[in-house]
Amino acid sequence: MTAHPTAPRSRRERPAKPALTREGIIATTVDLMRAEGLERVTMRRLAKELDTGPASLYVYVRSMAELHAAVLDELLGGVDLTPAAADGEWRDRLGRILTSYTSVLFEYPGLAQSALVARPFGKHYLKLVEALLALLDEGGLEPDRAAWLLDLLLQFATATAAEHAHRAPGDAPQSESDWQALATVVRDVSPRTHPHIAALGTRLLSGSPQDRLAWGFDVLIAGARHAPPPDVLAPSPVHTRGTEG
Amino acid sequence: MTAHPTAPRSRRERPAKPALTREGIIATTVDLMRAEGLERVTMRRLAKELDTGPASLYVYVRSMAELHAAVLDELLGGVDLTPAAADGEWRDRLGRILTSYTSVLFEYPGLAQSALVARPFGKHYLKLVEALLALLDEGGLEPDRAAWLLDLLLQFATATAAEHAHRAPGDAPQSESDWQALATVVRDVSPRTHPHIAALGTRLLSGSPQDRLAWGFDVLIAGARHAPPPDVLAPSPVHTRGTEG
DNA sequence: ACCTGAACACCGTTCAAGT
DNA sequence: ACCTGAACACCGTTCAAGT
Repeated sequence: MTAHPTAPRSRRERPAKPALTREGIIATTVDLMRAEGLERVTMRRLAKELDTGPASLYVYVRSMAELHAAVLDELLGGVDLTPAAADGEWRDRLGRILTSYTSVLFEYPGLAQSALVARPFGKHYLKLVEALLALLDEGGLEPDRAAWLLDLLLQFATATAAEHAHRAPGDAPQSESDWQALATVVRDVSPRTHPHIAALGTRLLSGSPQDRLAWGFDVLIAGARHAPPPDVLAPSPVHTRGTEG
Repeated sequence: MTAHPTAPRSRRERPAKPALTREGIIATTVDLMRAEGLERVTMRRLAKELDTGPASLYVYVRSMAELHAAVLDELLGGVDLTPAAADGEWRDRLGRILTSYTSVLFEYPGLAQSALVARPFGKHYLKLVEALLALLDEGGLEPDRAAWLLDLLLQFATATAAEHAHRAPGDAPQSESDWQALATVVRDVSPRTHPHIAALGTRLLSGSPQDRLAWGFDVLIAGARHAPPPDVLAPSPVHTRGTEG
């Protein structure tokens, strides 16, 4: 692909190609993703864009999953954290940050899906967590509740964004008909076998994603205060994590 | 899986191969998944197992995603719904059903990941929803709150299960080291730049998945009662759904 | 020592062609 | 009419070999 004998050396005025470095790979992924969607950014496609073979990428990133995590953290730089230090009620400012986080993820639901499996924990993620914890602290929430609530809030926002991953290349043609199908099922359910579903009917499906999201944050924040405290908090809880015992 | 009693010319004593029908395809997917994991069940692999070509499957299933949804609903038949009609406190019985749902999904986190994007809404899913709504009704929760809480509970359980999708063929080798890396990051964070993270330290990571899950259910149920009501509930809310307006 | 061509071992889905 | 072989258009990752 390089160096045709007859070609002049400045072959094309393409947008400046980043050097083959970790940063360049991440930047190119972001560009390609914005232009064509996450699902078009494959290792091979990325390599082509960088005028090399796919193997070369593995010098700088461990895997596709690791690249996704790095890209997500990059995007998280776009989350508006200014409400953390602004005036006003803490609850309101918390909501504004969480909404900003969610709207960033909404642009790339596939990335949200990755984030669910492999939490990023990069630079920007850490700043986001710090801002959220500061607000929960300001709200007077017990530290242990805040620690667990943090995960609940971020997981809820991330999962909500991930739900919108339909990998559609251009539009979302099945999303609408999916929802129509759901509405039909809910409407046509027998009141004899499913009385509670029938009674609620399409109220089960009511509300915009935004309303659902806002209510979810309300529920989590109110619930963290009113639910019994996290009851299994050993003094050194690091090693109590799950399946090994 | 039933033995064909006639068996005219038994060509090979293989485990009984289901006929090429929708049910047979789903059953074979479940078998293959249990034996080798979801990630090994590809359309090609499935076709091979059924002694045909991959194209033939598309006569019975629309796509891989649709097949996943069908298989998940099949698995949801294994959720224990008996607590719905049992004695005892509604809250406790609700928790038991939700835990059963989650543990079914925990066995196949990849399926949970699919479920997040494409809700199944098959026969068994509908029965699960009915059981949960019955208990929320028994608990005296307002219908509108119950409708929205239902989604929150199922989404939380599903997302929690999906988090454990690491597609590991045999073991989970990176999961443990991932967590170690996380612990290191949290421990090594600067108290100057990230005071709240530093103050909480590994308490951020405390608790087993089970404890987190149980607390999450507590938070959602308590929160649904204490949060302000869903405020955007038009009388006929079906058409108020989001992006079109 | 650092990088990469080529290969390995696959994918989901479609459609023209067979029976 | 119903089914499917073969093709289309790709994948992520590894490693022996080049520079």
